[in-house]
Order: sequence, then C-alpha cells, then structure tokens
Amino acid sequence: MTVHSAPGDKRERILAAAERVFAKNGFFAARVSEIAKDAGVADGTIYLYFKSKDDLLISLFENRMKQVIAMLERVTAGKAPVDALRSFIRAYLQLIHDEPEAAEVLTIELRQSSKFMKEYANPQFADFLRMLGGIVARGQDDGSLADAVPSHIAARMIFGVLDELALAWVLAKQPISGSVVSAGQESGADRLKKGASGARPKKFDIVRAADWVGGLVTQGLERRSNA
Amino acid sequence: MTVHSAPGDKRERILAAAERVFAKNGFFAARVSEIAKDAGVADGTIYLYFKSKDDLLISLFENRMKQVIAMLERVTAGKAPVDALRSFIRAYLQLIHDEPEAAEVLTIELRQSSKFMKEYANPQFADFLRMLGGIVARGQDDGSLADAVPSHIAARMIFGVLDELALAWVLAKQPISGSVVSAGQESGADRLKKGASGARPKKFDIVRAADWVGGLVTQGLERRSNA
Amino acid sequence: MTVHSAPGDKRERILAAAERVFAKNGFFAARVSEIAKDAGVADGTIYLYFKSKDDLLISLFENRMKQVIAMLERVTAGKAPVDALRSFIRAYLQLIHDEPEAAEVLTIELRQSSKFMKEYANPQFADFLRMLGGIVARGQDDGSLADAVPSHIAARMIFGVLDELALAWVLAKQPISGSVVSAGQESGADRLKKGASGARPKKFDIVRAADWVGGLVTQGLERRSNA
Amino acid sequence: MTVHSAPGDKRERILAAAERVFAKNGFFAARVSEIAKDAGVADGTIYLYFKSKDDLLISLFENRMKQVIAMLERVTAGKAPVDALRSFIRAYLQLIHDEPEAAEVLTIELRQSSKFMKEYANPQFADFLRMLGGIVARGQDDGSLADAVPSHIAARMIFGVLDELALAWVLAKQPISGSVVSAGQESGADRLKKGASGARPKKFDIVRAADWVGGLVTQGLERRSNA
DNA sequence: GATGAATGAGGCTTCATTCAT
DNA sequence: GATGAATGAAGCCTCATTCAT
Repeated sequence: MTVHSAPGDKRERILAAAERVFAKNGFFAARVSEIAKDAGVADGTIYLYFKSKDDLLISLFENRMKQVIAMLERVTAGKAPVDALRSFIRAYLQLIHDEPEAAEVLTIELRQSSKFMKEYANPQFADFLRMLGGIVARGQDDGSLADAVPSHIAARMIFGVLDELALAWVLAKQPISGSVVSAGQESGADRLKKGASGARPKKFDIVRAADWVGGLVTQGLERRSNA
Repeated sequence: MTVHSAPGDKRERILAAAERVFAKNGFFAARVSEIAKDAGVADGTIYLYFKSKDDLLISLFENRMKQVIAMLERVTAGKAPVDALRSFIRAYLQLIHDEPEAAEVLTIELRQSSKFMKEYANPQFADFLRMLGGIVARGQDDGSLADAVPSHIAARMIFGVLDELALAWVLAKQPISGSVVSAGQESGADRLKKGASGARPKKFDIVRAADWVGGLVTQGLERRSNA
Repeated sequence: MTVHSAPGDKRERILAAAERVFAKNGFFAARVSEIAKDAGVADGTIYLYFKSKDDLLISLFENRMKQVIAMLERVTAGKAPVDALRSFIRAYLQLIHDEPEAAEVLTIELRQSSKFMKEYANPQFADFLRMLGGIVARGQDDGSLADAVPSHIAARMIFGVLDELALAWVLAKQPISGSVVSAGQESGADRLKKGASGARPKKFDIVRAADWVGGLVTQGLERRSNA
Repeated sequence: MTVHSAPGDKRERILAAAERVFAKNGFFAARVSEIAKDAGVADGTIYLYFKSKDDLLISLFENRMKQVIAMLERVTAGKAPVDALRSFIRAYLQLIHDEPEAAEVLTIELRQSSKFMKEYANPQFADFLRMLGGIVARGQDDGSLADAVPSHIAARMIFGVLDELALAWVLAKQPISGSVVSAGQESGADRLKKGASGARPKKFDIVRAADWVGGLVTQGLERRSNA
C-alpha cells in the first residue's frame, strides 16, 4: 500500500509473478514479457534483478525450497525419528495443498529441462534430501527404523512417493468430472490440444494421503517389535 | 548395410535417433535437424513419419511405454500379487539400467513440458498405472496386502519410488567422483554451465535397489501375520 | 471407359485437376500433390507432362485461352463490327457463367503473380486483345464506331469491363445471403479467416449483364447518327 | 537524418518499404527480411507493428485505399454527377501515373492470392465502389445518366476499365522498345525468365487516357438529349 | 533505477522437384 | 511410362535480451 516500493518489493513481485506464470504455462512456454506484465514491471526490469530467465527459475526454486526446508525443520524439530518422519510427510503434502502454484514449480518445472536437472547443482534440493535422510539415519541409529536401506536412498524413495502424489494431485482436475477415459488409436499428437480433460482423474484428498504415505513408509521401514 | 531398407526402417531409425538426442539435450534443446542427421535422413523425411516434433516425442514415449508394459505383463503373468509386485519392481529397474536413454525419455523428457503433462492424455501411462494398481488390488482381494490405501493411490506411490530412483540414477555420474558438494552463495545461474559435476553423487546399483524398493513396498503394504 | 488411357489422357486429367485446384485454392496455395491426387496420378507423373508448377499454370491458361479465342472467333465471324462486339461480350460472359472454374483461372489466377504478369509474354492473351482490338478497328474503319480511342486501348477497356464483372461474379456468393456488411475497426488481418462471407454480395445475373456491357460499350463508341 | 524517430516513423517506413518490395517482386516472392532491410529495421521489428506478412499487405492496401478515397472525395465534392465522374476518372489515373508502386499494390498485389480475394472482407474497396456507385446513382436520379444499368454494376464496370488500364500501363515497359512481339511455340514456361521484354508494349500516356475513359463512360451512360 | 522499443539469431516446417525402382 | 518416398533449401516468425532515454 506504500507508494514507494519497499526494497526488494519488485524482486518479490517478479518472483511471485514468475511462479504464477511458470505454473500456468510451464517454464519453456512461459514468456518473460508475461511475467513482467503480471508483476507490473517493464520487461527490462526483470534483468535488473535476475541474470536470465534461467536464473529466475532457479532463484524461484531456491527461494521456495529454503522456505520449505525451514518449515520442515520447524515441524520436525525435537521429535523422535518416526514422529519426525510422519510430521515431515504431513507438512509437505499440506504445503502442496495450500500452495499449488509453488507445488507446480517444485515438482514439475524444475524437471522441465534436463538443462537444469543435469547442469544445475541444486544445493537446496540436496539440503532437502540431506535433512530427510538425516531423520532416517537417526531412526536407524536409535533402532526405531530398519537399516536395510541406506538412509540417503530411503530419503530418495520417500521423496519419490511425495513427489509423485504431488504431481498426480496437481495435474488432476477439480473434483468435477469422472474417471480415466482411454483415447482412441490416433497418432500421438492427436491427443494434444484436445484437452485430455476426460483423462484426468479427479482430485483426491492429498492431505489425507499423508496417512497413507506415513503408513507405507513407517510400516515398511519400522522394525516390527515382534520380529 | 543392406541397400534396401526394411519397411519401417526409417521410422525406427528416426525414433532411435530422437531417443538419443532427446536424452542428450532434452526435448526443448533438441534440434530436429540433429535428429535427422543422427538418423541419416533429410530433415523433411521426419515429417513423413511424424506430424511434428511434439508428435515425435509422444510417439517415442508411446512406443517405449508399450514395450515396457508388454514386458512387465510378461514378467508378472501368473504370479501371486506379492511376487508379481517384486517382479514388477525388479524388471522396471533392470530396464532403467539396461537402457538409460529410454529411461531418460520415460522419466524426464515427457515431463519437460507441462504442455505434455497437462494437455496430453497419455493413455499408455494410464495403462501402466492401471496394471500396477491391478496387482495391488488383487493382493488386497486375496488378503496378501493391506487395504488401507486405495490401490490406484498405492500404484502412484510405488511408481513414485521407482521413478525417483530412476531419476537419481540417470542423473548420477559414472562412479568416478565423490559425494555431494555444496556450492557457494553465488546467484543461482552461476551454478549452471559449470557442469555441476562435483555435485552429482556417483551412480548406485539400481538393480540392487530393487530389493530395497521391494522391501519398502511389500513390507509396508503386506498384512503382517502377527498383527 | 477404355482401360488403356488414350494418349494425352493423363495430360488432360492433370490439366482439369489443376484447374479445379487452382480455382479452389489459388495458384500459390495450390499443392502439386493435391493436383496429382485429384487427377489420380502420382506426383512425379505431373513432371512427365509439365516442366514445373509454373508451366502447368501457363499451359492451363494457354489451353483455355485457345479454346476461348476459337470460340469467340466462331461467334463473331462474318458479323458487322458492332454486332461482332455484342456477340463477343455475350459469349465471353456466357463462358464465365458456364465454366466458373475456367473463369477463375482466366481472371484471377494468372494475375496471382507479377511473376507471370511481368515475366511471361502471354501470347494467347495478346491474341485475345488483338482479336478484340481488330473488331474495334474494323468498326472505326467502316465508320460504325468512333475513332477517338485507339483500338488497342479500346480493347483493353472492354476487357477491363468484362474481367471486372467476371471477377465480381466469381467472388460473389451464391444468391443466399444479403448485402455488403462493413467490418469493424480491427487490424486488417483480423478480417481474414472470418470468412468475409457477410461481405460478399450475392451473385447477379452475369449473362444478363452482357446487355449492360453492350450498352455501355456500343453506345459509347458508336457514332451517333445525328451528331 | 534526425536521430529521434518521429512517432509512427517506423511503421511508415515499413509500409513504404513493403510497397516497394511488393511492387518489385510480388507479394509471395517478397521476403520479409528484404522489407526489413529496405526499411532499415530488424526483421522482428516488423512484427511489432504488423501481425504477419498478410497483415502487412492488408494494412498497406487499406492505408492506400483510404488515401485514395479521401482524395477522390475531395476531387468530386460538390460537382454534378457527370463532372464528378470525369474528375474521378482523371484523378484515379493521375494517381496511377504519379505513384506507380502504389498502383501495383492496388491493382495487382491484392489480387495475388485468392486468400485475400476470397477471405478478406476488404471494406475499403467496398467503400470505394460505393462511392463510385453513388455518383452514378445521383446521375441517374437527376436524369443526367441513363438508368439501364444498376448503379453498383456500373461502378464495377467503370472500375474495370480503370483497373485494366492501370494494369496495362504498370506492366508496360518504359517507352523504349517496340510493339508486341509474338513468341514462338515453345512450352509455356520457356517464355518465363526470358524477360518477356520484347513482348511488353511501350507505355502509353495514362493521364491522357482519362479522356478516353471519360468518353466511353459518359457518352455511354449519359442520356443523349436528342434521343 | 526503470522503461519498453528494438534487436536478430535461429528453429520448425513446407513443398516443389527428383530419381531409383 | 509411372510411381511416391525422399530430399533439402529456405522463409516466417518468436522471444530472450539489450540499451538509449
């Protein structure tokens, strides 16, 4: 509401606009000019804050990922490993639910390009995995979790479950239409542009899914008392 | 070496070339002309077999996915649900190991664009999930698997585990260099183009990982006798 | 009906197909492959009979023009100049009416490209004009027509009237819809693809128009008895 | 020479360049890059002002046509119908003489494609015809012109005369070479590329031709006092 | 800092023409 | 003569980025 923009104001507005536009169109289809328009700045202004469109995506990802990590650390702090794990899962999926555009960027857009997957070191994601792996490792140390699986691999697997659910949920339509419809036998591209709407399953309750994930993960990894 | 091309020869060569080029550069960075060169055909020839670059990616994906589904059906046929599940997992990861370029297309490239994620009905992937969900459902029916989680959600979760491991493995470097190296505090894009080599963990044994996944999944979903 | 194509059969079929396709799409938008398909021959076959797509248009034009000239000579033969002129006009517009596809090629397609207008000598059209100019010249000689206008210029002017009426008639819609509708103020291209249907006046009676043209031309050029 | 471009400067320069290039090569053979070069702008700049190459042609046509209509209205304003008609004709042909490149676009290029002829509503041309038809109608109302021919058809016919003369004049060479030379009997295309120079009649005096047209038209339509 | 008009490299795609069968 | 799969040159247009104001 202040007339004079707070410092960092434009930067934040650009990041928010980028998140919206990336979530809507995907990174490659997103146009810098649309981000600028959405942010209410000139095209060139974006380049005062970010080196390139790539940098914008990466900064956006890092920004979000730091928030996510901080939030997850808050949520798991001081808890026993198994509880921490359940809290981690629940909080992650709740985030997906509450901020679907952030979810799109976190789960889809960064995968959009092997350019990023392959060339970008992605330290935040490494931190994220390290944190998750750390919880598992502590559980293995204190005997509450089985140690058959290396903790960093376990972290990957857990993230895989979360990410896939997030993806399925993000791509699902609003709970209006019906179930999966199998398309015909036309050439692949024929199925583009036709919306694929009928094929999208309706949105499930991703927050409730936390229990399912928790069940799968902890029951699987948890050492059973009566072994 | 034969002068007379087998029927479908060119189409196959184009698909194979596209797989290589997409795997190397990613879909968006891939150039149709490079695919043509790689396939040993003229640029225009590609358009005798495929409607567009998009169609090429989709056809490639469908081609591969059909093979994968057929293979997985072969491998799981006639087995009890829990066994079928383990076989499914093992076969999938083995495939990733044996054909890394196919793996890239299956796990990464199709995600390259929300264009595809959102607009493409993707019936093959639906079939894939249906098959996996069917195994789970049968296990829930015969009591060998717990039914806390809806089978189609369980299928998603299992696929998430597999896909994430595949992704991690595909992106990992050959087992040469060391472990994760955290980059400094430069702007995001600085970490691009520098190879990120040091940051890529070395390749783990993805085939052996099948046991880990199987453990996680079956132990988690399997109803324990002495509950 | 003969199984073995008569000599020249294919050539004629190609020319007829070209006329249809040129009339439908225009020369530049016409595809050689569509002409081939329409003629029931292979693409390559066209090049056994014609040097190029350009040659096809020119040959088509010359073919038609020869027929037209022969017909007009038949119709005007042995008539007094003024009568010959009226017969010429009537016969030309009747032809437009009876063979609208030929009309399109004669009036529009050859104008499609300054390539043809500028680079092609067009001897048939020259013959056409010479014939028309000859009638006028004879009328000037025998005193039935005024000689204020050079006969070759008069021929041009008469052809202009005929051609414009032909064009208007060819482009007019079937006598279904109403009158001219003025479009809005959008950018030019906006009015493309929208059919322009509403803007096309309905077809008038082009055969009856011969009297109008005859009236204009002869009354204008004819020396009035009581000058 | 001014460093600061006037507003609309670039747009005008592009239109002027397009007129030159279209007149020289024809619409289809014209290259957008050549227009850009000719206008002294980058290729992409054209697309800041026009949607497409098509839009450029249409805008050019509309631009010119508006000028022409305004000029013709100025010239005919307040005149009796017969005088107005003569003024209209004279002014139109004078314009052709003074701005041959505009003439090319007005008479030839817009006919280049049935795409434009058929799909483009062309409101300016409709205005042009309406104006001309209005003059005729007024003449018919006040008895100075015969009413045998519907005024809108008369307008077409008059325009046909003007357009054909314009075309003949535009395509004629400078008054250097001789008269029409009939080419031989080679295949049509042989006569292409050879310049057809010999075949083009020399330029006649198109301004003087206004009297001829005026004579034809008014004498023909004018009711003769001593009928 | 902010602007946004201008840039221009470069890709996807078309299609007339060829030529091995 | 007939075929039609293959060719490959070439153009329209996009859009990230720059820089004069």
